[in-house]
Amino acid sequence: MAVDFFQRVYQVVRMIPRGKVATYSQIAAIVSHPRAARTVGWALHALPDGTDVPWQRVINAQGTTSITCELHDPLLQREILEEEGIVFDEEGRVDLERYRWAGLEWPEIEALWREWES
DNA sequence: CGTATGACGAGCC
DNA sequence: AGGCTCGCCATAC
Repeated sequence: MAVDFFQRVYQVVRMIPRGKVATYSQIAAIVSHPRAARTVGWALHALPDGTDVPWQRVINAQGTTSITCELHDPLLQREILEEEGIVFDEEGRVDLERYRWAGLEWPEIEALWREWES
């Protein structure tokens, strides 16, 4: 691949604006790996603390957070998103109809990336 | 190179 | 609703 899969994921996630969210499968589709949602989750899991990638804006298709590993605080994601203005309902879900990032196609993102590099 | 491992998702009770 | 399986696929080992 011209660009590492994880780097593609990070690049796309960095484009999600404050106040919006995307799903793992949505990110996977944008980087042209429509069935690699799990791997997207792993890519975010692998991020270091203090990263500039807004990992908290990626949630699952149910509209809930799904951090299970013991290394990370399972409540942190929701707290950050609420600070960004995302509202969770009484069942801990966000309204994807309302908050889902419209997204872009990978060619557009790759083009933008080339601009940034030059 | 074979197996295992998930911050997933869809489907089926 | 809640709890299962299965398929998925880039990495880890």
